[in-house]
Amino acid sequence: MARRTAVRPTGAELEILGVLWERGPSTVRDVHERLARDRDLGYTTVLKLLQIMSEKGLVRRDESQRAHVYAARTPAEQTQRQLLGDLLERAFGGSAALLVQQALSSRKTSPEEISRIRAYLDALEEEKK
Amino acid sequence: MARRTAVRPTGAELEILGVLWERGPSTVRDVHERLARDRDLGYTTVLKLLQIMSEKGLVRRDESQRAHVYAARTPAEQTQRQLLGDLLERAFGGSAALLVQQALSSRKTSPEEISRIRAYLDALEEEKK
DNA sequence: TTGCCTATACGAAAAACTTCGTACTAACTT
DNA sequence: AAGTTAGTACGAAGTTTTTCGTATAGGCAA
Repeated sequence: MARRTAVRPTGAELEILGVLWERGPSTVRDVHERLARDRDLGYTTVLKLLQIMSEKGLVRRDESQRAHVYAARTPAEQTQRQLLGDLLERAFGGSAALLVQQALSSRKTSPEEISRIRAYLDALEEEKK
Repeated sequence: MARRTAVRPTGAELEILGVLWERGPSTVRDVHERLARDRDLGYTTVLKLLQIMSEKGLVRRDESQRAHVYAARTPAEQTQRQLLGDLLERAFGGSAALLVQQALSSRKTSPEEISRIRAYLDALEEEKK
């Protein structure tokens, strides 16, 4: 029986998922090295977190090698959508337009990004027809 | 001395802010009634949270009435931008276009919303000139 | 004035999240 | 074979967040 509500990664877990999405399947060492570049963090902390994430089903673990290899179980896009959906509900009262507007105003968006977004809107409307 | 990093509302706090943004200044009872519609939650839990938020500076408290009246201290837009900025960094590697795209694909977006977004893009580009 | 209703205050338990130390083990090295 | 290195397992402390029970007190109605 599948879980009713998807497992939401916590902050630290999301950080780790970020590394896995970026690097692909990685060992604890890989992940630790990457994160330790930015902040102070013990090796076993990362290990423990990955073990927990494995239990929760956030990552898949390949134990065939001595150093286990972990991989994100769900693609970045899916998790991103989920987190956004959460935020949309919790902070934007469900209005996607409002969210998008805030997202765009919060930082200088390059012309390239703007046209990419336009293209996407076109595609969306096309689809609707 | 102002705080270096803005106070980020936690999950439950955000939920309360949502109510305050929607309803405007409210009593504990008001907030509790609204939240209890969706989930099981004690009255004193909301009270305590509001007291904490008051200490943190997330809400302003008017004690002139017997039932204190709480109001969000920062407008929705500002907090929304902050949370989005966080999410952008933490889950989207900083790409606003990607975030927007995911936001739009996560749910059916009405034609009205789409045109509102287009209008906003236009305004953005106009501004750039 | 007595009692009830509706508030706030506050401590503290409970739950969730983060962090790390220590123990143990397999695999190399010498 | 013994020592060293690089890994996992796991308990548990530390922290933050969430939740609520109990104590009090003001205001109002009988």
